[in-house]
Amino acid sequence: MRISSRLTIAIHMLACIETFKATRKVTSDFLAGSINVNPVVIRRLLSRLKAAGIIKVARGTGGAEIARPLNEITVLDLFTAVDCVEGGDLFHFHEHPNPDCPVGRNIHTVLDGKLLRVQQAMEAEMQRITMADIIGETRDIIAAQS
Amino acid sequence: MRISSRLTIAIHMLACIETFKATRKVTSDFLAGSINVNPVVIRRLLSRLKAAGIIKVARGTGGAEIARPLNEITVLDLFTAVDCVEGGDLFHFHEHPNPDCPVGRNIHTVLDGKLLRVQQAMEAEMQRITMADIIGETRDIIAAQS
DNA sequence: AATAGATGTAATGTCAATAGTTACATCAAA
DNA sequence: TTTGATGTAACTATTGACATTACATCTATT
Repeated sequence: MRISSRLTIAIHMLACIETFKATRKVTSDFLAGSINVNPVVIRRLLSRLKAAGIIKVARGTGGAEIARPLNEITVLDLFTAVDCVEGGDLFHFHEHPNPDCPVGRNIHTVLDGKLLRVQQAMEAEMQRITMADIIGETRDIIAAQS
Repeated sequence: MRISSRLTIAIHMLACIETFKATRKVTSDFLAGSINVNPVVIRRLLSRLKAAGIIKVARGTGGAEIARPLNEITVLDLFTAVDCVEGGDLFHFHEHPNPDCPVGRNIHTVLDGKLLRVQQAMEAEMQRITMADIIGETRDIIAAQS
């Protein structure tokens, strides 16, 4: 299974919030229009990002804004905030290896650490990418197009 | 979504095939018993591993054996052989960003390379783990228990 | 040959997660 | 008080993983 598109949607959301903050109020409907998904999907993600302290959402009056400096928001922060892998484990281990088999009895012990290192390698690379990088590049490309 | 347990099952299968090759014929039913999944699940994975040139399966008479030196079979080989992520892409990108929005129009360009680097970091770590490592450690643990 | 014990694979069912959608309670500024 | 938002529950559809049954096919052995 691929990692949920919640991650790329969340990145897109932050890029929009920052890009349009000076020109308009960035509502869930506006974000839904840019990303092309249902507004409720956006609101569910706004909730999670708010709970993680990444954004602030104005109840009633509406509009979202980013709560931290862009270079202090990494892709890993978003990945964990929107809960892309259940229980935080990237790999789904088969649940019931046979304890009566010498291999089945020990396979977890042998593999768990190795799989964790794989996940950590992925997360370390995610941590190197900040929203400042992404939004900076986006701004440059948009400027070159206009 | 987590990565399919097909990966850990495939690793377990190879560990069993190697561990028991001297003492018994390793059939899909025997593997299913150690892993505790349905034999058909095992046979489907045997098919894929065979297609990848990792194992040989004796039709009719039965039994599986490993086709390459253990230190030339990496976890990455198994990951790709059993097709753990659809289309080879680890991340599911939202499908239809709005081309009329400057962010939606460019989000793919900005993100694709970065997401690929994350995936490559994960795969590089997978490539460092060989079945020789895994089976060696398993053998040591089993020996210490008996 | 016939048999026994395997593999190969199609067909079907169940379950869980994702995502779409409708509906509505709630909130805050004008 | 109205308006335009957010917050969230409820329901549905779709998809992938995995279980299971069934059966065709293969090959060593008798």
